[in-house]
Amino acid sequence: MNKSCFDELIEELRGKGFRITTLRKAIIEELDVARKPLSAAEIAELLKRRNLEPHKTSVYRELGFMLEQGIINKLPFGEKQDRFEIAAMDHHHHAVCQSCGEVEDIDCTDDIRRIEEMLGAQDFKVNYHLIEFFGLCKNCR
Amino acid sequence: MNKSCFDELIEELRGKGFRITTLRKAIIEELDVARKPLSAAEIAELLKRRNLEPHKTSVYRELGFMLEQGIINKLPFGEKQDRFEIAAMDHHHHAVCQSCGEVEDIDCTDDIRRIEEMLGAQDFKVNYHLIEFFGLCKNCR
DNA sequence: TGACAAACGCAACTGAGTTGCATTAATATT
DNA sequence: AATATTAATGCAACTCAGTTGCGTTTGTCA
Repeated sequence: MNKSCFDELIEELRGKGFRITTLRKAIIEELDVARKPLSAAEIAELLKRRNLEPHKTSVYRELGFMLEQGIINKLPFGEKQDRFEIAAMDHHHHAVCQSCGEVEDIDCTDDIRRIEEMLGAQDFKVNYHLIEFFGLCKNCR
Repeated sequence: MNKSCFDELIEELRGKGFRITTLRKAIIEELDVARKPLSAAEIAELLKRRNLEPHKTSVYRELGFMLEQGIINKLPFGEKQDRFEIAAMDHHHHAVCQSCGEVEDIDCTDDIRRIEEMLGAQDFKVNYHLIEFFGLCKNCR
């Protein structure tokens, strides 16, 4: 399993001169602990349990800031709400159930490496990729 | 290249007892001709050029109907708007240059089949996938 | 401790997509 | 061809995730 990236991320932000606020720390920590993509609403709910009740604007602005800084990714899962995950997290891909919304991690590192090698051979330098599978999980099919 | 699926889709719907309306025909035709995923707004715009001006509700309801019937897929590209493509279309994947915007088709069918077989073995039924690579093409790197 | 700007809260807004209901029109029946 | 049936449509009003402008608070550093 992956180890925490909380401390490094905080130091990275502090090093760049950004403030380490209660909200900022709490959101990074929730994403770090959850180890799966969270929606803004889910993050707000988790923060509530720590007696933090930030305005939704602040949550969205913080997520926007973290996206700019490249420390999280926005994942389009086809739900109404966007989901976010820490970018430094081992990059894995997902199988998303269109019925119940359950997200399973999948391991296709070798297959992706093969595709990226092929692109490399064609002189295309891959910076990142977007790879998600959608369908029905074993409980919903 | 792919050939048109317009006639089969119309016959499929007629056979199931659904009405073949002007709007229904026009939307299928636009998706068929476009050969790429279109948003509801783009579809509405294309319809306008044929002097059809359906209410947006009708466009969304028609797309919802086609999704139910399984003749189109909804693709979440992480934009605000959803995109739709004809399900029977065999779709390509792309390597998108972040500098010049050039889009190359890529062939990774075998690799994707391998991943989908693995998911199938885990009782996950894949309906569709989202696979795009972003980076720098040979001219821009 | 005080100054300063980053971060925050609030209210009002935006825009994609949805719902309820009355009307229209595609098909089946006569 | 005229009529009946009901799927499909249009409209108004709504929902809800996410955004914007602006005045206030608070983390950081001198």
